[in-house]
Amino acid sequence: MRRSRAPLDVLPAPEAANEMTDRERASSHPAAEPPSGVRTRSQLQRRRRIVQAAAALASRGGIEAMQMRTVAERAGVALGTLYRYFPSKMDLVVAVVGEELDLLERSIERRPPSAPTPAGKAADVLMRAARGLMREPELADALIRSLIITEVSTPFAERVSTLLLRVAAGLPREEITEDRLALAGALTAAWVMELLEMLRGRRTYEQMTRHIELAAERLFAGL
Amino acid sequence: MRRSRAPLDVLPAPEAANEMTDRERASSHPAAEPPSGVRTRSQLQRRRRIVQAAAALASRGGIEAMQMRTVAERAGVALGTLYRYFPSKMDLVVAVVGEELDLLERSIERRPPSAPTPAGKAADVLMRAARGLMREPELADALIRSLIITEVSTPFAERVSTLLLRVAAGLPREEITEDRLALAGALTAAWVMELLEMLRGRRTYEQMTRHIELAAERLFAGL
DNA sequence: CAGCTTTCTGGAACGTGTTCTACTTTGCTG
DNA sequence: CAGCAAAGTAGAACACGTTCCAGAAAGCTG
Repeated sequence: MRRSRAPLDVLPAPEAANEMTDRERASSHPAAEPPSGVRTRSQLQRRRRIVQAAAALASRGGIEAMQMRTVAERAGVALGTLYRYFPSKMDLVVAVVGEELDLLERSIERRPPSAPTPAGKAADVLMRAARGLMREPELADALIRSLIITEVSTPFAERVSTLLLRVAAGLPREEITEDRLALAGALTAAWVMELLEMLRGRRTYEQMTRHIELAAERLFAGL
Repeated sequence: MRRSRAPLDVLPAPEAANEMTDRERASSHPAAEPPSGVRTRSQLQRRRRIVQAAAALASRGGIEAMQMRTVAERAGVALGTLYRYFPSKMDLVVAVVGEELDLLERSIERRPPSAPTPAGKAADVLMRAARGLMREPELADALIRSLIITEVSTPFAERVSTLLLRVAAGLPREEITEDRLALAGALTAAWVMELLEMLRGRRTYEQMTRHIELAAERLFAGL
């Protein structure tokens, strides 16, 4: 019986750069809930230290190495505090993934895909992300599986799909229709599965590339 | 450190249709494949009781209700025995899913999809499966997530993909190429994700149907 | 049937995620 | 500054998957 409550924030939102700012009187509400923005600088730092420690641990030994006690210790906080920031291990994983995604988005911005067609661009983006993830296979595996499993709200797939539509198909946000999102979602889903297969050693990089290109060609044709 | 060893069988093989009816003396077929095949009648029954108990428990309360101790108790075996049959909870889940898949395959055989195009047929099959799974949402959710996560060998996606190619595209096994499998795999992946979204209440049945049809049309065009 | 091996059993024990408790520290706010 | 609630701390405790163990039961095999 562990529901995912978020006393501080926890959301994987790309609002990482959220410097502590204002704050309202504590009284205001009897324990409102999730939102409640970050409070002090030290809390921001604590949060950062935690996520950092978690990522570091996970990048060796995967998720099993990322034990809550160890993370707490390494981040220099008490176990209870860790749980105040991240009500479950999954929430922590989600936060780590969020940062990875930020990284990817920035990387894409810096160097947009060069392929001529939308399909080509999409495959390009996805395979670049795959390469990035494969640099830390343990972490990647753990993260992806965790994400799929979690009940914690994770706009992961949607974030990737939207990214694809924007950067590969060159669609401005307004032109992202449900149908298009569905197609991009299918491609994202295929990508995730292929990635998992590769991580499990059941796909070579070449196979995965081919499969993604094949699917992208069909799903992104005419976009 | 828990490796998945299978002392008896454990494979999600489609050999489920074993009615407890007649059971030839253990000898009959030397039960080839996995390590030591199933042995005696009582072992078969034990295995069946376990899977049954597991499925029953999981269909209420999902996977969390399917606790190893409870399963063991309910199946009338000792915990140690349960672990002899299924070296990990995941193996048990895989077995349960295997049975569900058998059910689906039989259902498809009984009443093949009627749509005219391969794409239509594929969507038909997938949505039928979805409806079936949605009858036990807790179970479905738990099973799917577990399957994706598991390291236990799970030809789940491949099984579904192959089924699609055979029944929707009418391809005999020999004509199932890697490229075709990749396309079917993409559709399967999209289906799985949509299913998860629906189970989480983030999709309506209608949305999912549309998305799957959309993806199927493109991925199965010209098959 | 005796002797051996394999399987089962009940139950203890271990590891790790999660929760709880009692206490201290921090950061206000009147 | 005194008071107070929120946030943090150390550490025990709990839950459940998993492992181990010693002994009983079941199956062979000679």
